[in-house]
Amino acid sequence: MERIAVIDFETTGLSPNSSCRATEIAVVMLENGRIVERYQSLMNAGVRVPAFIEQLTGISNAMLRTAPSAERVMEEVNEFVGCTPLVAHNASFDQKFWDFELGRIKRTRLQNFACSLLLARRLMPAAPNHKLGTLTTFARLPHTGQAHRAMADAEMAANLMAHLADELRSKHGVRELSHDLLCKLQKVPAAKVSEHLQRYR
DNA sequence: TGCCAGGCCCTCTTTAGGGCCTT
Repeated sequence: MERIAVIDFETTGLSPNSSCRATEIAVVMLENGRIVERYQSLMNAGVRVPAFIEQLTGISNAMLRTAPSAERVMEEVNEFVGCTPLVAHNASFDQKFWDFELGRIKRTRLQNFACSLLLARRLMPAAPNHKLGTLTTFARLPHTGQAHRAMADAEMAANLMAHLADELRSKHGVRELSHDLLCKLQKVPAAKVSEHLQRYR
């Protein structure tokens, strides 16, 4: 599969607006199942981190006071990602924040997002649930650090993505794996996944 | 004042409701 960028945001809430913004971003570049490059930064968007979120992520208001501005970080990470296809766990969440934070620096996303949550629901139906941590344990993938920090979660999602790619090759006989295939597969009804994948054998 | 995410996915469904998943 071509190089893909696996992304994870920490934020102050669930949906971006004037008081709900990103606090940290991490991106890892995955090539042939291996992480080959990393970008990670806290980002100061000038909003207050609620106590609940400080507790959840460990990212405090004090930490963000000395962090680079959200604008500067987004310029850097947008340069780092370029037009590399994107992946995230529950991508609809990260896509909202990626598009919102990019929009604030007058940039537009050029590539699609694939979603490891939607793919795992189709390819790992026996998992107890499809939370990132549960899937990591279920598939016996390495622990990557403190959950709910951007780099640990991005690495977990990248390891999961590599595992899903292995499953597609070994269990479904897919020969040519591409980001485009993943984007199509994540929309196929679960019951029709095997039938859909026959065209890629 | 009152609002307070939203797309996916299952089912006791489709003229709907509610759990899952992300912070």
